[in-house]
Amino acid sequence: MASGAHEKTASSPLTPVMEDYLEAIFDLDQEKKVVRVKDIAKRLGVKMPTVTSMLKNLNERGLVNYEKYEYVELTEKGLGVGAEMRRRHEVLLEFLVEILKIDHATADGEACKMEHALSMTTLERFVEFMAFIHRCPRAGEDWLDRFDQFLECGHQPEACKSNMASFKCELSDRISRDAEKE
Amino acid sequence: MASGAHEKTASSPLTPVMEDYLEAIFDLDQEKKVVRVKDIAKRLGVKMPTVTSMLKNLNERGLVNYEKYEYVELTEKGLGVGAEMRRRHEVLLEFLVEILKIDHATADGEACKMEHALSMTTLERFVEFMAFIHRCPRAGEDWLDRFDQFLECGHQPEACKSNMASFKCELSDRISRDAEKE
DNA sequence: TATCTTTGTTTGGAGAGACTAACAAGGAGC
DNA sequence: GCTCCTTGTTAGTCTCTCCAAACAAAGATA
Repeated sequence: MASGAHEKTASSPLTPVMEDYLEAIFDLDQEKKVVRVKDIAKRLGVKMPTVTSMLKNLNERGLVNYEKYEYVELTEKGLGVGAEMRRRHEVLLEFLVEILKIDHATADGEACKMEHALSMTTLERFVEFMAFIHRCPRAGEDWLDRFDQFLECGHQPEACKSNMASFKCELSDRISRDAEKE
Repeated sequence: MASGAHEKTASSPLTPVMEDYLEAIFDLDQEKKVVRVKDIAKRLGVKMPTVTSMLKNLNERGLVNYEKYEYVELTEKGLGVGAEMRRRHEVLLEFLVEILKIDHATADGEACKMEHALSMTTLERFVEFMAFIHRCPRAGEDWLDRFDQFLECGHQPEACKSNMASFKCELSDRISRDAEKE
């Protein structure tokens, strides 16, 4: 133990990628009780050498305790970040699945990207929004059913599609390719 | 005109950064009628040499027409992407400002990151969601007022804050630093 | 103990996106 | 025409995240 004397590169803010690693480690720690390089690599869709070098980096920043060939542990600091990323992920996933009715797999991937884009305030606002929808008398569970119905019948999503034609060729490649990784 | 014979690197999907450049050029084109390297740089919070090299890249991909020292023009393809990014930006901004009541400046920055994270389906779902909120009899404008009230009085956001303590030191740096750029 | 397989590390390198410093064009003003 | 300032480009570098190839340790199995 003793998250001790290193903290060399405590400077410069964390990148989104670092946050992803910490979230992955946090998850694996709960699921498996020993965290292996191989498992981190698999979860993030990355090769093992990439993980090794990131672990060195996170170690220098005092976010994980990492010694060659040994199991990875989050420090207190790293655990704070990992847990927060997890929380963000869950909030956003819930919103995408329950409110917007996105399928779970897609929503999971998109939550993973959104979680780096939002400020604390906005994230909290999402939380409050979900609470409101579930708890407010006139906007409670039956409100969700109503939105369901709306999705199924009440509109024509044909407009705007000419605009999208050229865009789709360019963009949907990337989005689906990114999705495969997760 | 004639979006012609180049299209060298039409391969490999667009990166989020490229999408940002195309959106910026799209905007400037509407605002100013001549698009200058300097203005793109300013809008994206980047230096001019960075813009020059990206323009070469986008030119090879057939997304802009670009000749040294001359004004930048979007090709048809580039215009499609630019317009779509603009649309995404507006949809998300509207959601963040009108529903989640985020202040405009923050929302603008966050929309800019979110717009790369979402699939076409999810984006469309956001559009439908906004339409529902505005049009459905029982979830119309007064529903928004109700959420407003909810935000002001009905809950205690004190929980979860211990978790955030260590996280904030690490993370809020990056988020506010990123925000300064925009 | 010797060997084989799995796991992890090192090394070297690639590509995206950014920067600084130095140089080049284009337009004012005289 | 000749300076000067703004704008744009080139060249060289840096950091981040990733990879493949080669090597090294740990663990299983005979």
